[in-house]
Amino acid sequence: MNAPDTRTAILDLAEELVRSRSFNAFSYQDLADGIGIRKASVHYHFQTKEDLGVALVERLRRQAVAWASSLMERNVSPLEKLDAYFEFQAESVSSKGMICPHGALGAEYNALPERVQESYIEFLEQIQTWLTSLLRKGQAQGVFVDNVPPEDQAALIQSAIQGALQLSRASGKQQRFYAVVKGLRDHVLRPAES
Amino acid sequence: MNAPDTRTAILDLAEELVRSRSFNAFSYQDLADGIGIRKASVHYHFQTKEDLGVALVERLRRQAVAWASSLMERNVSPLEKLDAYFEFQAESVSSKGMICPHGALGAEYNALPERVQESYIEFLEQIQTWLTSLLRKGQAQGVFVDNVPPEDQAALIQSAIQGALQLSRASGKQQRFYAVVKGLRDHVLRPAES
DNA sequence: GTCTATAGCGGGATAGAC
DNA sequence: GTCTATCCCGCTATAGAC
Repeated sequence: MNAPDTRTAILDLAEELVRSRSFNAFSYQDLADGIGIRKASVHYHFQTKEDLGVALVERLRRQAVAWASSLMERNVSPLEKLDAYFEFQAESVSSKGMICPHGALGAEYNALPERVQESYIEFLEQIQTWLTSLLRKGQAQGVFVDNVPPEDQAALIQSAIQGALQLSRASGKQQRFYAVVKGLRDHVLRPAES
Repeated sequence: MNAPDTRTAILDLAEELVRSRSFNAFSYQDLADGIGIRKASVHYHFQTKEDLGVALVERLRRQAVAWASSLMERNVSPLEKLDAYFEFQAESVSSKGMICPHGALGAEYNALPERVQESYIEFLEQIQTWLTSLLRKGQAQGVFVDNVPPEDQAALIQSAIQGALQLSRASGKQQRFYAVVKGLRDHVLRPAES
């Protein structure tokens, strides 16, 4: 896991710092110290912080696509896929006070360099699109409630997950995150007919 | 509305900047420029940025309590009170790219000065407590679904509102916020018996 | 690809005059 | 209560040796 090459090590640490402290609250010095090199060497790999931000968000986007694609290939129900998404996000809860990347960047959106903003929007839309298609499938198969547009369900899920990670980190109450997941599950799950 | 005194003007502008750019992405220079005074004068009112942060969050907390109290005194249904809360948050959506204060501060929680973190937690808990008691009343009156602890409903609502403001700002799609509110409403509202 | 050294700026903060 | 002036620090970024 640890640093096949310096460039990757920088991106890994940058991701950790963004998710724990935010983009504007870490420095090249932090990266250099954490990796054991000098500031100037970090600039060799990413000339400006904007470049670094773009590279990071692009990587996040590609990883998300890859994760989602491999999940979609598995022959499991939409509900199991949704649960896999929840579990993926839940990993943040227990790790070093990190929140999800889109939550971290979303809150300081106006203070991000321009090109980072642009990459970020694409990243967001990709998650949104994937979630929507998953929910649509679930509706079509009759396991999810279908009196609501899947886009709207997706927006609720993404918003709540993002907010819940932030809330449970600050409050120190991890169960709040799980309570939210449970609520979201109930919300999309078609109630058993009686 | 505009500046009864300098101290208030500073707090007003600081709140706007926190909600649009985040706490660590504005400076005393920004405050001074926006108000038309000098940096040193800002330091006269709030010696350190930590002091300013604490004062701001304390004010937000008091305002939230006052707002909630006056709402609770009105003789309207729990649903109307919940809707009033949604409408209050919705004001952010249309104003200058601002998100709610707890969302802005929550995402950079680990990068906040210590005493600001502490004030922030109290602020959060107060909102949470108020929302919970409102939801409990709604359950007791039979207008909200009651197969879920009101604490959990409150966590979902607060998380989703906070996340939805961030999401709709970055995506530029205000309707995503309203879609989330609609979803939350459906989620707590007891379905009409058939 | 990593280093030392440094430029240049903006940040938070203080001293002391008015 | 606001000002000018200044300090010191950490930040992003670059030049140039190894």
